[in-house]
Amino acid sequence: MIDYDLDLNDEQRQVVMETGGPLLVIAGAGSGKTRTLTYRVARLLETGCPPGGVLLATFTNKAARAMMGRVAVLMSMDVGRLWGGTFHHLAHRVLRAHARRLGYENNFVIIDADDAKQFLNRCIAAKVKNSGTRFPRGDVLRDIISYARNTDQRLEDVIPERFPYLEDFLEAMTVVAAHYGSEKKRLNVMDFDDLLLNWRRLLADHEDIRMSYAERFRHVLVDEYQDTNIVQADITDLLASCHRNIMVVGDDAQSIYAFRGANYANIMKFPDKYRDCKVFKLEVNYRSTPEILHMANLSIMNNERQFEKALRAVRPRGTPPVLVPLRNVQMQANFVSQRIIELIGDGYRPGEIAILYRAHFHAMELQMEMTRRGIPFTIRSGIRFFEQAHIKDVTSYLRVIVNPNDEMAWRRILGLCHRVGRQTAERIWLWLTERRDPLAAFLTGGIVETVTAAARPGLVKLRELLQAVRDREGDDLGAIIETILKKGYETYLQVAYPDAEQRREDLFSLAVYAARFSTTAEFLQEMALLTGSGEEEEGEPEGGDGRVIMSTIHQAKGLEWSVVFIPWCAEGMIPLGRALKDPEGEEEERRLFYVAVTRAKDQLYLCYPVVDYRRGMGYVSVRPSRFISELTPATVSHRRRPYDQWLVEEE
DNA sequence: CGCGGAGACCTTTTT
DNA sequence: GGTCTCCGCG
Repeated sequence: MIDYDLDLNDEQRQVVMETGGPLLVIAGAGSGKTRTLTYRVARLLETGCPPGGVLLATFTNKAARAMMGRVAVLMSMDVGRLWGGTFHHLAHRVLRAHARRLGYENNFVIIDADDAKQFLNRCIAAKVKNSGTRFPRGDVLRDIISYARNTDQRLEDVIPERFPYLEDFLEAMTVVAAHYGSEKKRLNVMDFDDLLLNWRRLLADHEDIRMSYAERFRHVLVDEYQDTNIVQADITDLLASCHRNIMVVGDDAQSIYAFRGANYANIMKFPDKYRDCKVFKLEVNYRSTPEILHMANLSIMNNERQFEKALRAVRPRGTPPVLVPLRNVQMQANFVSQRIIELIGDGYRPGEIAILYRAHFHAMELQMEMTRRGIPFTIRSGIRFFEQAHIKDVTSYLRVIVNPNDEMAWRRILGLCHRVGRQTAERIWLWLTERRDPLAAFLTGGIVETVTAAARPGLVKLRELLQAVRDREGDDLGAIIETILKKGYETYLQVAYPDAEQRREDLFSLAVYAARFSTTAEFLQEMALLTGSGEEEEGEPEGGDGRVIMSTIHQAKGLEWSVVFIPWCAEGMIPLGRALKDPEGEEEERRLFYVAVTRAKDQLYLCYPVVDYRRGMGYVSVRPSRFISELTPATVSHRRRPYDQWLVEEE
């Protein structure tokens, strides 16, 4: 039996002990939100709810896994039948079983953001004659279409309101978007948005399916509810429509995903939608020192729209946050690196320290300086493990074997052949689409012999590679990946990349990772949904000192560190100038600042350079962020002597 | 038709 | 730093 009295405070225990009905839990930063949710799931199981009757939707897979792992430990049981994961994973699981009801084949292909971008670029080329330089490219268009769909709007509604500078292109964009939609359908492809929209459509339009899920899930729990969009809220409502045991947990002050359609109103209006819902607040903060928490509270008070809530600290007094103006960007990088070396000297492990920034490019100088000084760090920026070119290349070989109609994969591997470019790839692809079995046709159909002499050797090698992979079908996935390397991809790596060795090692890691899947199809499906760096999936080894984490604020959600540095606390950066164009932008940026600040347990450093060099403008002076200047002076201790001067003296 | 080099331009946040 | 385009060479 679990001793709830011992392990939970009064507020948390109330939430855990509630038997059912709609529940809204407003949980502040560091208030033991995960702990409460975990205990509640354990409690539900303890009081007779079968594991298969619980659905737990969280924001990241990592969070879901962590939570289910904890439940397993608490209950000493296998929670394999408990449904937990991101909305996208859960959607995929449901759609795999019912895709035919929506007119898709069950083996539909999921395309990620990068594939979607290229797909859209081709749609633009097909539908717009002279797109011109101002016509949005595939990646921009993808974001806009995605935003519209995630907010249940049409482009005609979204463009004038949010992207008025694109109004000239509205008509053409609508045509492209429609073409994109029909092409996806034709090729049996879904993007990330389709997963959610189709899941909702499945539940809304097919009563038998809706009832089978709604009856099964006696309890529906949603974490990070402030970041859900309309589609996700509808899905949870539909899933809970039978038992009405829906519990949502979130912190309105930490809503930072409006840009991709997250709907602030979901959490604010939850009590209106469920009139009988009980509202709980978790207001004790166990994470931060009173000084850090006080600053966070003062900052977020500047936002108009929020639930009344005041976080109380329980930790003893510590040191106030420090504001550090530096002479320039380089000095900022020097300061952060220098201070980290000192902290490590004081006994902090690198893994207890994080650098959090607004945008990836804010970390450039820092990254170089940290490397130069030999500080171990992990950067969770930019291209992630599973999105790197070499990883996608290798999976593309597997994709055409599993699904010979996978256009994205064919184009990719054709383009990898020496002396094969756009034109040749296009010609071969057109030829392939006319065959009943494109793979067999490619292997035996003689298309290779029709291309120019220069391109032929490359394509012959590709044919041999695919033949070899197909012959090994059913073998251990790791072995198959090695075959791909040996049959020519290794050579390509050597020629194409200076860091070929590193990439080769990545692929061996991928082979190890792949070995846990029983079928290639299963592996590929997981690859399509995964983001994040591969290494982290396994977690840091406990004994190690770890590495300093460099991360965007968005990716730091839900995490905590002893010491947090926030570089670029300057106007134009936090808040980001671009984001302020949106009327809601300032409040969202302030929430972002709030999230960053509340990640810190013991020490917080807010840095900004006084001067910056901008292209075309030369040296400009930089003002500290409004999120700092709007605080009362007593909150943040100003160093009397700026650190950059002090560093100069040291040298 | 492919490819490499040069140069311009732009950089928000992500499941 | 990354991505895209343009251009001249093979």
